Parts: sequence; C-alpha cells; structure tokens
Amino acid sequence: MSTTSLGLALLGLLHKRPASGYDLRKIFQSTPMAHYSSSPGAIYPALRKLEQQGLIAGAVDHRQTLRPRKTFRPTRRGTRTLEDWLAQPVTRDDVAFRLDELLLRFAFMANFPAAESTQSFLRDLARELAGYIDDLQRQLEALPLGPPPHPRLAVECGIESYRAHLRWARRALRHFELIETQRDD
Amino acid sequence: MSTTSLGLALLGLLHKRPASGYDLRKIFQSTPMAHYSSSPGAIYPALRKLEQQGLIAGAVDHRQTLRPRKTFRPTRRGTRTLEDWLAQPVTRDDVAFRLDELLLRFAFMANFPAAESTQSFLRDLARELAGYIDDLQRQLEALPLGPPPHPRLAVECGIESYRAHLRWARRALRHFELIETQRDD
DNA sequence: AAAAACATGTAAGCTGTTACATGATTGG
DNA sequence: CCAATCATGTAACAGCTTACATGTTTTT
Repeated sequence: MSTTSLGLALLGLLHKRPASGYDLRKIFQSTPMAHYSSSPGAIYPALRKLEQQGLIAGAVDHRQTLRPRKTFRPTRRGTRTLEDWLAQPVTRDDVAFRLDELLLRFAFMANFPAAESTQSFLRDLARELAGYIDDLQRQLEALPLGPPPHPRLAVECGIESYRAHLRWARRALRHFELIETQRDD
Repeated sequence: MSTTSLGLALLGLLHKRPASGYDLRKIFQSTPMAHYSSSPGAIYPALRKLEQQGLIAGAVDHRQTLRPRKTFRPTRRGTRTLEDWLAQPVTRDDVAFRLDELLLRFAFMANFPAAESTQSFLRDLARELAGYIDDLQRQLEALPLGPPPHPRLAVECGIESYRAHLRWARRALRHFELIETQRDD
C-alpha cells in the first residue's frame, strides 16, 4: 500500500510538471536527482503502481505521432499524499539514515510556497542534526585512541559532514526569515 | 558471482575478528556501521553465500552448549578478495553515489597496516572529490536564480557536504604523512 | 516455573538491476 | 534506405524487509 521513496520522487516531479516515463528517466539521469535509479525496470513499474493507487493519472497523446506518448500528472489524492509526505516530522532516523530523502523533500517544498512549512522543516532538521552530532561525538569518545587512527578518523568524517549540513540548515533558515521580514515591509 | 556491498562489509569485520552471525548483527546495530541492515534475513543468507563462494569458513563451537554456535572467519581467498576491494581505484561514481562505501573501505584499511595504500587512497579520494565539487558547482550555475530558492539551496547543501569531506581527506592525509616522517626519525 | 533475552534461522513478497525486445522517428 | 536514437516497455533474477518459527540460556 505505502508509497516508496522512488514513488514519492516521481510524484514530486510530476507535481512540478506533468511528464512521461521517458522524461522522468532523463531527469534522473541529468540532474542532481541522479541518486535515484533511471532504469526503465524501476520507473515504469513504479508509475503503473502509482496509477493503480490512484495517485497519478496518465493521458495518451495521439496528436501527430503514431506511437502514443503517455503523460502522467498527479490526481488530487496524489497531491495530498505528496503534501502529507512533505509535512512529516523530521526524525532522528531520517537524519541518520535518509538524509538524501530529507533534501529531496526540501527541494519539493519549492512547489508549495503557501506553507510556512519550509521554515519549520529547517528548524526541526537543525535540531535533529545537532542531536545526532552529539550522538556521534559520544561514539567517538568511546573509541580507543589507536593506533590505527582509521576508526576515529572515519567517525570524524561523518561528524564533519553532519556539521556542514547543520551550518547549511541554519543559513537556509536565516535566508527564509530574511525574505519574510522583507515581504512584511 | 560478485560480492555485494554487505558481503564486503561482513568480510571486513570478520577479518578484524572472527564472529558469528549474531555478533555481526550486534555490530551493525550498535556502531556507526548501522547504515548496513542488521536484519537476519539479510545477514544469514549473505554469510551462507560467502561460505559457498569459499570466501569465509564457518566452524561450529560445541563446547559447553547444546546449541551450536557457528563462528566464521575469512579464508585466504576471502582475505585476497578484501584486499582487492580495498585496492580498487577511487572513481567519480564512487564519490557521487557510494561515498559511504568509500568510508567503509578506509576504515577497513586499519587492519592492513603494511600497505601505504591508505595514503594513495586519500590522495585519489581528494582528487575525485574536488572534481565532483566542480561538477556540482557547474550544475548550480546552470540553475535559475529563482525564486523559489529551494533548488539552489539543495545543491549548495550537497556542495558543502562534499567540501567537508574534501577538507577531512586532506587533513587525514597530512596526519598519515606526519606519522610517516616521525617513524623515519 | 515463567518471562525475557539470546541465537539462529526461514518464507513471502516487494523493489530494483540487468538485459533484452519492439516499434517510431530522425539524420546522413 | 540504413543506422542511430527515441520511447516504451518486459522477463529473469538478486537482494532486502517484514514477519514468523524454533530452540536455548539467563533472569526474576
């Protein structure tokens, strides 16, 4: 029943712009979204499943071409599913295991400008990132001082990557807060 | 035929210390290696496959307990497979899609102190990270200036994360170079 | 003695990969 | 017209998740 990560990615793209399976594959190949598979064996079945769930609807283009070209767009239920996903709380597990998916959610919020959800998302994200960094720091302290230095260095790499994400989240939050005060003028 | 990512992770852990399936699951649950699944349905079949490939060998402990406890350790072929993996060149694709796996490789190099491979690994890693950051920068420049700012911010998040990795790799490299000169004294 | 945790596994089902198939359109 | 590329898929298979099964040791 539930919608997979790939399904939500497809739903988000289709909400921005209706597209065919081939269009979507090209997007996955050519943009930073390349982390999702562009293989036909993944995308076409995922589209069919979304259609069966009533989250997207396909319309066939007959104009000017013999070969039909099927263009998909989200149904109202699909849009609601997408909004629900974007509004999910940010958990520690999301931060630890699905950071990419969180960034994807953030990117898709661009198409729902009404909500102030972007700011609360970034606040929650910053809070969970800070908490997870503390966890990692504690794991680091528990490690032997070596040699070899590799285990400590590997954990330090993770910590620094998460710190970079935290700095980014705080900067992005300031950016949106600034925009808001400007708009109030 | 080929060995999966999980298989290599298991092989690396068993090279450090022979262990049973349950031991390995606990490691995956309790350490920064938690990104790999700790589900029995993943680990036990993976161990059996490694055994069938002749990369690990299981020995049954009968002492003091009715229920046998099967402890695995790598065979010579398994150790060679592990070494081959650690010695693989670092590619752009590794950096873009399998950064976690690269970090795992780095961590396992702790158990092969003979090789100076750690340093060449870090040099290659830094080079590929720098190249990939350039790619992302170009993708960023190709994006519209918005609003909404989300797409650009998302790409910037990726860039900053990769920059953090690059700084780490350079620092780690200096660390090993320093150790080497100290040892030469 | 009962409950909890230890330890090892299996089965069903889903997702994604790789490789292939098929016809349509476009460029030389 | 032939080749390449566009566009849409299918089939076989591998791997993982979830849920369950089973017996053992330890704790209460």
